[in-house]
Parts: sequence; structure tokens; C-alpha cells
Amino acid sequence: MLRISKQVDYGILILTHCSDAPGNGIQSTRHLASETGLPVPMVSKILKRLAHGGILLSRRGAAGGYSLARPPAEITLAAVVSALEGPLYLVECAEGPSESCRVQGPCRVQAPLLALHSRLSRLLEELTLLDLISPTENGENGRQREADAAS
Amino acid sequence: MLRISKQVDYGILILTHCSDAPGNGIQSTRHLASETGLPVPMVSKILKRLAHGGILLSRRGAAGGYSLARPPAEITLAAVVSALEGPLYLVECAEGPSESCRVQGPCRVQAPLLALHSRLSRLLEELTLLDLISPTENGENGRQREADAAS
DNA sequence: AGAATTCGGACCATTATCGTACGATTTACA
DNA sequence: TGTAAATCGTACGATAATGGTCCGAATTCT
Repeated sequence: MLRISKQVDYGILILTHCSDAPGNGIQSTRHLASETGLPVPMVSKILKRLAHGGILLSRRGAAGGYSLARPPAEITLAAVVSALEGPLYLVECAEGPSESCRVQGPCRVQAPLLALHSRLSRLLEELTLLDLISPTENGENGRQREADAAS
Repeated sequence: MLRISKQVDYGILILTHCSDAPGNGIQSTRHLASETGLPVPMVSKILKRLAHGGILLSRRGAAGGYSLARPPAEITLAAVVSALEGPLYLVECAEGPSESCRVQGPCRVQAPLLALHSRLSRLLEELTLLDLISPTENGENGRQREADAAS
């Protein structure tokens, strides 16, 4: 389904709240859950994956929590998607021999599909967390954004 | 999953074979199945949906089959996806009130996500069946001739 | 008539996703 | 040093989506 999973949807929402944290930027799972209005276990699961993907830093123990590993301008949507639902690929044959593809003989659409893949990939690489939190409507004409992360 | 389903994958492949049909352009399910190397029932299901979506014309009875309803240049990937897996939407809240979204209170990411949706949508609108069958690698027929190789 | 073919469903198996839960480990702080 | 507050890792179940198959009815050509 060419659709963003809820985990990514929630993940983006959580990250926007991570980005406006005071002080050292550490926020607990419980706090982020109440901020976003999402159930705690779900937020916990997503935070773990984001930390595992290098997008968040985690700090264990009392007064621990999560904080952004990089400024919002350097966190791409591609990285978020990759952290939450594995490597992005439009079709199976995009990475190695397709075992479940029932096409027999030479495939004519593999190449153009890979081109589409690279385009979508670039689209996700260009959109950063900064674009999602900044009130400036960037919508369509992205790509020309100065990294003015002042945090 | 942000991934193209196999039905769309197969559908594209089938359409490429539909586009190089001789004479009136009518080809039977059985023939297309043997051409593509896909199982007959699967091809049948996909052809039905493509016809239902207005992409193919169907002709019943003996010597019947399917043919393209429009020239390849006017068949967009967006139409194919829409015909095979319903209307495209990245997130649920993109069309009406989200019932299963657990976010409570105002959502901060809906607007930027809708922007991303429109971008992806345009990407799929720009790619046509002609682009997929023409040997000229990649390309939106017309504008922005940027060579993008597979990553 | 009879054969070939689409039409419109229903149907099942497998997989992915969503959401929750629990014990172990780590850290701050009194 | 003890205790509370956190994350870590992983496992579990329920629900939905997907992939794939099948069959009777309707249609059309010969």
C-alpha cells in the first residue's frame, strides 16, 4: 500500500515534540506520551526504535529519557522511515534476487521502478524535521532551505 | 509500508505487455499470463480491476480480451495505483476525520504530511506507461530531465 | 448450439501491522 | 546503600491487509 504506517506517523509527531524540549533536551517516555496524547507503550516502542536508528539519544536510569541526536535540520524523513520500518524499498527486487516474484524470464519494469524508487527516496531525503516543525509553509517548493538550526 | 504492492507491480508489467499488442490490441487473459509469466488467476484479477478503473477496455465472449483504453502516454502511474489498491493516501487523516488515530488534541503534523502527500501524488501523476515502456531511460515525458540512477 | 471468454463474487492462507506487557538493567538521589 | 525512576530487549496476541485461487453466471463469436 504506498502508505505511511502509523508508527511513522506517530514517530514524526513524537519527534516534533522532542524538538521543542527545554534545557538539555531530555524528555521521558511518559512525558512525551502525555504531550502527544498517545498511549505510553506505543510511544515507548517508537522511541526505542528511533534511538536504535541513531535519531535519538537515550539516557537510562532516573531522570533519563530521550533527546535528539542531531539538530532538526539534519533529521530527514528518510531516516525516520528507515528507523521505524526498515530500509525503504518500493519493490522486492530492488535489493537482490526476488524470491517471491512470480515473473518468469526477464523483467521489463524493474529498471523504471528503481528509478521511481530513487525519486521517492530523494523526496524523503529532502524533507527534514525542521520542515515539519517550522511554521513557514514550505510544502511544494522545498529543497531550498538554509540550515538555520538555532538550538 | 511505503511500498508498492505486488498487484501494482504485476499490473505495471501486464500493462507494458498490453501496450505492444498487434491489430485491435485485444489480448486474452490467458495470453497475457503466458507473456508475463504470471499465474492466470492473478492476471485475471488484476485485469478486472484495471478495466474497472477505466484503464483497460474489456470485450467479453469468444475472441474477447482486454485492450488499453487510452494511449500509454495518458495512463499515469497514479491511475494504475488507484485502480489496483484504491485511492492513494499517505495517512488516514488525509481524507476526513481519523477514527483510529490516537492523537488527542490538535495535530501538528497533519499539514506537512498532506504536503508530502501532494508531492508523491504529483510524482505518480507525472510518470506514465509510456515512460515505463520507452527504452529512453527514465524521464518524465517533457520536463525536468535529470538523470537519476538507482541508489 | 457450443466453445471461448469476461464478470463478479467468495474464499483461504500467509504476512504485516498495531498495540500491550514484563522482567532485567541502569542511573539519580536521599 | 537502598530505592525509585527510567530505558532495554523481547515476546505476545489481535486485527487487518495482502497474495493467491476458484467457481458459477453472463456474454459473444463461430
